[in-house]
Amino acid sequence: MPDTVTPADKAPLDKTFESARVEARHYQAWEDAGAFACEPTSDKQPYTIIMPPPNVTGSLHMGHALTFTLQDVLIRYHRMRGRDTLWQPGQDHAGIATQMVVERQLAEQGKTRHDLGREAFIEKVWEWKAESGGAISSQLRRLGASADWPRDRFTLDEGVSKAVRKVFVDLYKEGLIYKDSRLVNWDPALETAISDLEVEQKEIKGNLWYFKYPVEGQPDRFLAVATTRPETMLGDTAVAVHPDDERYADLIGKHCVLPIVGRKILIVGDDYADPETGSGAVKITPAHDFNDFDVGRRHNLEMINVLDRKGRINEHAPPDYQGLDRFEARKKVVAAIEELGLLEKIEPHTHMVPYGDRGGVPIEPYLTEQWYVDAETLAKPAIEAVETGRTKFVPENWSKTYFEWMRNIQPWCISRQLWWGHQIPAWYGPDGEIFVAHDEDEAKALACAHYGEEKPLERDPDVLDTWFSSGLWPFSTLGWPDETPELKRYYPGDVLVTGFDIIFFWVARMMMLGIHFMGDVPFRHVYIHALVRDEKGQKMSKSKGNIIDPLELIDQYSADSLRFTLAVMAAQGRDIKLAPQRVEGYRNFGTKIWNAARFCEMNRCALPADFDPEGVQQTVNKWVVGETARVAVETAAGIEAYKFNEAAGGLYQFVWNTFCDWYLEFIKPILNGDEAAAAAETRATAAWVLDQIILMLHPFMPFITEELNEHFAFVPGRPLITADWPVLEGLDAPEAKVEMDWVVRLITDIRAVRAEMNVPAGAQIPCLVQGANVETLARLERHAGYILRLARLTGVEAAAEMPKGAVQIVLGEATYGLPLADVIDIAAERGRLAKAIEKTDKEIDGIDKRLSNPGFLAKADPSVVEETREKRGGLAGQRDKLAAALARLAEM
RNA sequence: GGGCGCGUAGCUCAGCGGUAGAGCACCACGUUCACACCGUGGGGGUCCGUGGUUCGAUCCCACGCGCGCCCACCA
Repeated sequence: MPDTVTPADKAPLDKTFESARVEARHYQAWEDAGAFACEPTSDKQPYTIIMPPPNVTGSLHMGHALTFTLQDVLIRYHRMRGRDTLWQPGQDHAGIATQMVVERQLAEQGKTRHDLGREAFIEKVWEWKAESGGAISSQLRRLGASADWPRDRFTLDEGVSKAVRKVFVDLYKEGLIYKDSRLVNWDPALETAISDLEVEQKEIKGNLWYFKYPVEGQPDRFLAVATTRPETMLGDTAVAVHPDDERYADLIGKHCVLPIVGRKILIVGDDYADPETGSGAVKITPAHDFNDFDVGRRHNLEMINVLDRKGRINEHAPPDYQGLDRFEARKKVVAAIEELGLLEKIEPHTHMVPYGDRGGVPIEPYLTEQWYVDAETLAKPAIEAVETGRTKFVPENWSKTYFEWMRNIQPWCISRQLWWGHQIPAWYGPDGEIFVAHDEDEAKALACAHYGEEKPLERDPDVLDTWFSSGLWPFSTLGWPDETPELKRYYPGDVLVTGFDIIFFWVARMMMLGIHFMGDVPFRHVYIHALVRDEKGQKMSKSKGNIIDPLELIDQYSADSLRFTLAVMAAQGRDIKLAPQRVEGYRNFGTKIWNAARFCEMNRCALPADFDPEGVQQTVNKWVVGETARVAVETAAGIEAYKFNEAAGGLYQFVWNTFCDWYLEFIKPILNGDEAAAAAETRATAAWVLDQIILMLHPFMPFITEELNEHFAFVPGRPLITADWPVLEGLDAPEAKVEMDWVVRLITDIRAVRAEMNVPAGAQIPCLVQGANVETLARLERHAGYILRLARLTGVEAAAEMPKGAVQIVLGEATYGLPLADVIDIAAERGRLAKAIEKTDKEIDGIDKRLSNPGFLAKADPSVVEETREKRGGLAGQRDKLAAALARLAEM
């Protein structure tokens, strides 16, 4: 076998791996080479991941680091498997979040967006985006994300916007988008409607105020009602009691006089009133409470809106209250009621208060006209797609969450009273007639046809919920509605990788819209990953100050370390508690690989072009080749099953234990020995294994592996990123494995005894073997090189009788003795052997119990019974030898 | 009120029908010609509790206890 050597003109590997120095260079080289680009015209099978578009305001946090690491692992792996990979990147305009950022800047100058006007404001936001937006894409590059950057999309791009308009128009025409006047969740801070999902329930310690409403025409008779929001009483238009509640039966149909306001309000009988709760009577404010709204509809009650857009009391309330903030009004109402002697009591009351997740203030149910999507209709096929397995959740359990929500889905409010976003493509005629169209010209034409003449039109000022455009992402990014080759090729995607927190927001919407417009699901798998928490298991948040910045970890420990840490901790169904110390640990793993590589280099390990791993002769080489093949299969299986922890963990163990701790140690004597052929084969094998490690680790640790690939060039001119993933078949070497496992065991046992007997680590001692069979003697002979070196022995010699004063080890049929007469502590040795016997006895007892159980013999699998018998035989033999060893000791 | 998940070595977690594993931490030893970001060895566990299914349970089932999370309109 030719003995290739690292070219002499090449400087050897640095003593340590300096990640910072190479990361940017390799990334640049990949990008320059177009290595991340999809190949729409190739004949490869496509593999697609649509990247969940981070907010344009975002900067890389740990959750991003996790999700994008896992996606990159999948992409890099499949790229190496010869797939035409598309990782479609993009960013989300994030309506509310982005608008808030710019509004905050304006506020610093004492201005509001209204001072600028819509057009100027939007221009300002675009300016902001150009300057500060999109920081995340350079941060993703630092993480090593191999996305197809030239295909980068923004949700407000013209192409995507065109898709948004078309979807709106089509759904409108189909009757699946409509305008409706009903209660919405209104955010008084942002002055916009928000969807149910954007409401966060917070537990608040408040009060329950009990008011007495005088019954009309019956002095001294009152109806007691309770409320957590006293100010809403200004909009009360009824009091409800249960129709079967005898206490109030005579009052149904009569009226109360609403205190402060003086309005006559109806007393209605309605099931909604629970006789068991409070007084059994409940005030009804149809315009400011979801339940009351329904009651109001049932009884045709007047709906009086008493709030304005900012949450202040409006002109429908008595003059004293007008213009007051809702919380000011609350105090004033309570004071007034008390003054009127109508305040029955105040109870402290802890309850859930809805907050806007962006605005951060309590939302108000508010009566407005908004645009809605008929989600119930769209949900049906989306539910079915998961039921029939066309889209599968991983872990499967999340489909329950999905079903739960989809089966109870509410109309989706898609209009927002914001400026930043896709303006709704609806125009209004002078009489309020609605013209939904792709553009203004079309709207004008429609209006003209409708009115028979040209009329001035006004466009709907509202914009669409950000998730509306996100919901189209799997096909809008591929060119839809145009029939592009990319659309045809890369839809549906293979997998969506995301967190559980946006199953409703996003996954559900993509499913609904994807199926509706593309006729097929948007992705085959939905892999739901964990949440990254801090080391104490707390959610990371700015307010807790426990945020770990992934970029800092990259600076400190390298991108590879962070990636590997996240991957190895990404077990399904469990959150990741991340301690920076863990990243340090996996940085050490990188260093370990580096040093192993240096060892190979120093020993002139190189990969001959014609190297055939199947043809190796040395047992140790057969063994390591077989182990490499095994880990290659396991790693691939792990990645394909989204068990990243198993894939990465298996590699970790293989590299550190099998390759570094054992294989490299085994081969040292061979490399320095005088058998040239064996040495040459071993050098080649070591290089080959190192090369497989570089390949297999690449999806997880792209930078260090690229550096090593470039340095060694085991396969000259091979770009690692598109190299073939190791598919290693027919390399199993069961016999070599049995043999090497035995060697490992013998060395480990001898080392343990040495340590226990306090034999100086450096001391070389002889070893005697007694009772060994021919095979064992042959093995000892064959592997003497490793055994002597790693167990620090001067030699192993067969002996008919074990001499007195030897520390004895039982392994298989043989007993090994280390003659340590002068250092041996008889008592300690006796204790050690006795303990070993005790342990064996205990195990034998357990097995006997099983074997003497008729049920076990009758019902257990015969192979299990057979195994158990064999195990007992082995243990019994071991026990006898240990007993013999103890007996010999007694003679001393 | 519904739903989901978790409780295994000091810590973080694998395992998920044949009486327990890893990493980190800890202790001892070690300047062996890749690596102290290292090597070798070691200690450490009623696998939350109680029942049940089974020849056999950490693993399956039921209940309980404790801890998370999600959804939900109780005045």
